[in-house]
Amino acid sequence: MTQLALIESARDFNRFYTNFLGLLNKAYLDTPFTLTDARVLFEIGSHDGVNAGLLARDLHLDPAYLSRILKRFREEDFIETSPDPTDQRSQIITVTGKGRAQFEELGQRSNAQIAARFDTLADGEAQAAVAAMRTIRSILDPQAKPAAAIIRPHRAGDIGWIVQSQGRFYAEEYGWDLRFEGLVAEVAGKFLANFDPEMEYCWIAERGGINLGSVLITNGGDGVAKLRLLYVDKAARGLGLGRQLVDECIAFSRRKGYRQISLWTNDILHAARAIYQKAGFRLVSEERHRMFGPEANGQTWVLDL
Amino acid sequence: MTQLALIESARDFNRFYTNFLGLLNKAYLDTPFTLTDARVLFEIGSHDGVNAGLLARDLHLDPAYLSRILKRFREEDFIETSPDPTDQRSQIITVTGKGRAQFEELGQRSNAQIAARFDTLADGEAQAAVAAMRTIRSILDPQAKPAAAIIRPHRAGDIGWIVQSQGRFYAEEYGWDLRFEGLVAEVAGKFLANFDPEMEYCWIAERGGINLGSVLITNGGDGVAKLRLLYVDKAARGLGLGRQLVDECIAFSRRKGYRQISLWTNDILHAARAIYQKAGFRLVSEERHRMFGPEANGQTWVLDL
DNA sequence: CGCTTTTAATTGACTGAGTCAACTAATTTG
DNA sequence: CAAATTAGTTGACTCAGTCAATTAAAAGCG
Repeated sequence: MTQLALIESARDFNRFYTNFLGLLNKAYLDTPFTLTDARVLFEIGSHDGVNAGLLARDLHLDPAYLSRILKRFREEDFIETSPDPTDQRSQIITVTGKGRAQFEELGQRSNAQIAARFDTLADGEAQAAVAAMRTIRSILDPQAKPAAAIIRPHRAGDIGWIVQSQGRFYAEEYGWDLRFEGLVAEVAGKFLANFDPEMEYCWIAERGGINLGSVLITNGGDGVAKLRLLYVDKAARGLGLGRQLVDECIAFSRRKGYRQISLWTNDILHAARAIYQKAGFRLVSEERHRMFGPEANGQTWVLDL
Repeated sequence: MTQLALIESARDFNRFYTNFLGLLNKAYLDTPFTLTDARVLFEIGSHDGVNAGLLARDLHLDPAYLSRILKRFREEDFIETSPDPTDQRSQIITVTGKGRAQFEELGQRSNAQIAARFDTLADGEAQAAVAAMRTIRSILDPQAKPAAAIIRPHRAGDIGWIVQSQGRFYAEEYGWDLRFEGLVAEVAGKFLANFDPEMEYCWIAERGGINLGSVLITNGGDGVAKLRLLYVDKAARGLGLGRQLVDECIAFSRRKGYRQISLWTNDILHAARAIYQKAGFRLVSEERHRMFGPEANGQTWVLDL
């Protein structure tokens, strides 16, 4: 559950933007089009050759309603429809010259409306607003998420991110208290303070500048590599990132001549456990503890390299 | 005239967000309210005592239409109206208990809707989206009263946030290496691990669910409180948050019977230095160091309570 | 293959959200 | 103090949007 203050902020913005869009959409007032008409015409104009079903789904319109709009457009000679040769039920929609003219006219109007608003802004403000819009879109639009997750070494801020995300996650999910976050911070802090680039490493999984996961290898001495702080954000589960991170650890440890990897985890973390098992780790010891409030089952796993 | 590409991007976002809001507003589907009803009820609920004219202007509604909505609300016993004593034409609108219950119910629904969407996002993504929303709003909404920043005690994730934001900031701004972030993590980790709620405290400055600043007081022994990790995010400088955080520290330390506050900082941090000076701290020692890469001037300041 | 089920698009039959103009009553203007 | 303006209400209407039923093609299935 996301924190309430964030949600309230988002709602607040939505109210504001509902209003704002309402104003912008007055642009259609002195045209023969409603907002919905305009949306449909725009969608057809920019994706020539769509069919009605797709249109209805994309714009979340009632098929019956859409059908009537299209009928009107056909009568007005804005569009033409022809049955899809591969599916005779489906109609392929194309814009006529007249329709395209209308489409462009609407675009002009819409642009003018926004330009008028933007022209009242200081230099750079419009840029900043549009950049922010892109940010929102890339996050909220499921179709606009082509950015692939990458795995890279840590840099400034990443260790803090690890502390923050783990601290928050275990508190929310398992009710662990802040001592856990404290432990993570100490472990992570020591890692940085005594960082030995020859024998230690930190991997961060990231997508579009947003961190999604992490893991690190520290030198436990005696030829033992310690795998620590494996974490994958809830938004990125099921992409195989956890597995990839662990694989990086194993490959690195082999390369560096460690003879064993050891790790400490808790039995409630089923997904992590599955990854370790699959990678060949074996459970060597287990003990109940209440280090962070609720009772938990600490486990030590090792992998001989 | 703003450049076309910017405008097109904004339009693109508007189309996307029109769609997005359309989906969110399905939340009202199984209530007796339309979106407009909900907007009106919300506006009344959060600005008790408005009049119809103001409402119509703020929400850009037809006065006739609004009048009918209000009539219905009056009949349903959600609101009461009484003539404004200073202008007998005008009606002052107040919510009844029943109305307030509805208002809160709608709020819940709306929150749940957004929470559901946010729960599919990475932690940082939701934050980034809301931050971007705030950016847009502050630019496009002329009367955007930026949500007030609050100062609150720390909770899960906050200590990690401190590490992250300081680590990133000092690296970007002053080129300090990761040992600095390591030090912060260790300090912060120890604070949590050995937290003494009687004599220690952490303050977080937050606005709309987004952290903006922090400071903590740890027990240095011998009646000395240590002020550590004062930080205010770039986005919130100049609001007096730094001063407020330090004031909290001083008041807390007095209350708890400390005889002195001591802190360690670096001379390049001019804004912080000004705050300390103004609060009555005095510089007691200074030494050059290269703890984090570039040469820097460490300073110790104390305040006798 | 034939039978049922699903899917694309359309049509019939409504309804109620939102608009526009006219009106009352209080207030402001000149 | 008459004329103009403003706050709010009511009458009359329309058309955007909904829901259920229908047709026809395609897909699923034993």
